[in-house]
Amino acid sequence: MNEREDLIRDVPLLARLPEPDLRALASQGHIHSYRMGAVIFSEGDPGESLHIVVEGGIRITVLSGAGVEATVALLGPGEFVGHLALLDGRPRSASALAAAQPTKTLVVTREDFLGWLAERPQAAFALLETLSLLLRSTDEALADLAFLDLPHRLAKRLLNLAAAHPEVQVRDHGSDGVRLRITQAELASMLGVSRESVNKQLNVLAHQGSVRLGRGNVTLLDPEALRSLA
Amino acid sequence: MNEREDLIRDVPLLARLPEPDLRALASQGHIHSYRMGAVIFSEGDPGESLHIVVEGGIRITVLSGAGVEATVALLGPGEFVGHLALLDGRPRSASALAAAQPTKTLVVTREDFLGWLAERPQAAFALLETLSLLLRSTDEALADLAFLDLPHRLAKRLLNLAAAHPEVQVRDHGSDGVRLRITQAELASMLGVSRESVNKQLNVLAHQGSVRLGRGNVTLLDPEALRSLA
DNA sequence: GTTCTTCTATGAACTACTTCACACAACGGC
DNA sequence: GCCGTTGTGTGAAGTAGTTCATAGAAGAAC
Repeated sequence: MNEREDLIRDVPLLARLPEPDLRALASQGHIHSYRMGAVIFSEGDPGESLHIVVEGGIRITVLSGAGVEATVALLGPGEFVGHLALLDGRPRSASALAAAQPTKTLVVTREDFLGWLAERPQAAFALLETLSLLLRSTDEALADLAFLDLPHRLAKRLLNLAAAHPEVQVRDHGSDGVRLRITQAELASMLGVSRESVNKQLNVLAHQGSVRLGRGNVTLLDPEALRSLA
Repeated sequence: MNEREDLIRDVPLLARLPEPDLRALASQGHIHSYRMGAVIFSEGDPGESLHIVVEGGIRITVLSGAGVEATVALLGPGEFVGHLALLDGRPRSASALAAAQPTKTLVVTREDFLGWLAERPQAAFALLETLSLLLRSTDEALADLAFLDLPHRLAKRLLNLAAAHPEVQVRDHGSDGVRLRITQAELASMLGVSRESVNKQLNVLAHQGSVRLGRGNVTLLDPEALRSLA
C-alpha cells in the first residue's frame, strides 16, 4: 500500500493533492501486469480507467489517416495515461502498449475516481491547474511543429526527453552524458518525420559532438549546444 | 445583467454550470471595449483575467521562433480566451487582438473567478470535463499537422470553422453555401503553411466546385465533398 | 473621383523533406 | 556457432512545400 502511495504522489496529474486523499485513491487501485508488446487499450475503446506506470514502460500510439502508426509519447514509471477518458468519459483517442519487458500499471477505474473526486473539492482544483498546464504544453508542441524545422524540433525533443523522462535516462559509464533509451524510429514518429531524416540529423549532431549514437540509444554530450539550437 | 448571463451560458467552458452559479459569475464581470486592432493582452503578460467575447471578434496569435506571427484561433461572440491563465496563473502564452470593429468582452478576473469557484465544487467538475475535451481537440490538431498534407488539413479546417464558428458564417444570398469571413492569409497561419499554398489549394477546390472564393471570404458549396477529402 | 492599402492570383526557382533501395552491424534464439 | 530480426547509415530520385517576384482587383481614405 505504501508503495502505491509513493507512486501516485509522483504522478503530475495528482502530485499537488494532500496526502490522505492520495492514500484513499491509491487504495482503490489494482495492479495489472502486461508482457512486452501487450495491448493495454486500443484507440476507440470505451475509456474507463487511468493507468499509472509502476514498472516498465508504455508506448502511446495513434493511427494516422494513411494507417501509419505514430508514437505520441513514451511513458515511464510515475507517468500515466487515460486521464482524459477518466474526466470526460469519451472513447480512447490513442492506443497504449506495454513497451518494456515486465510492465505493471496501477489501474484506477472511472467510477472509483469520480466517487473519490466528488468528496474532495480541493482535489478537483489541483487537477484543473494540472490540466491547464498540460494544455499549454500541447499548444506549444503544436506551434513547434508548425514553425520549427527538423533540426530545431529534434534538439528540443531530445532535451525534453532528457528532462521529463528520467526513467529512460541512464548515466553513461565513462562519460558525462545522459543516455536516452530510444530508437531513431521512435524519435521519428514522435517528431512526425521519416526515420531517415532523423538519422541524418542525428549524425549532424554527432559530428558536432553534441550527441553520441548507439543501437537503441542516444547520449546527450553537450546539452548547452542543443539548447542553443532549440 | 441578464444579457451578460445569457452570454456566459453560451461559453463552452461554463455551459454546463447551474443557472444561479452562472448568474453569480456574470455579475462579477465587467464589460471592456476595444477598437479594431487593439491589443487585449500580449504574450508574456501576467495572466489575470478571462475574456468572453460579447460583440465583435478576437484574433489569438503567437510569435514563432523566426518572429513570424501566426494566428492560432479566431473567436466570436460566446467564445473566450484566458482560461489557462485563470486556472494556473502562468503568463499569457499568446497575444489577443480585437479583430472586428467594435469588440466588447466580458472580463472576469482571476481573483473573482477563484473565489467563485472555491464555493462551487460542482462547477470545478464541469470545468474538468471541458478542459479534458479541449485537450483532446488540441491533440487531434497535433496529429493532423504531423500526418496530413495541406489538402486534407485545409478541408478539415474549413469544415471546423463552419461548424464551430457560426459567427463568421453568413448565409450567402442567392446560393445554398455557408460563407466564412476569413482571409487566405489567416487560413494560412492557422494551418502553418504559406499564404500562396493556401491560395493554390483553395483554387483547386474552387475548380472542383466545392468552394467559391471572394475577397476576405470563402463559401463552402459542397461540404460533403470536403468531408470526403478530410 | 484618385490614390493607398489590402487581398487574391500565379509562375519560377529553391529547399527540406519524402520514398525507395540497399548495406551492414548488433543482438536473441536455438 | 549460425540465422533471423531489428536497428543504423547513406545515397539517388521525387515532391510538397517554400520564398521571391509581379500583377491585378476590391475597398478605404481623402
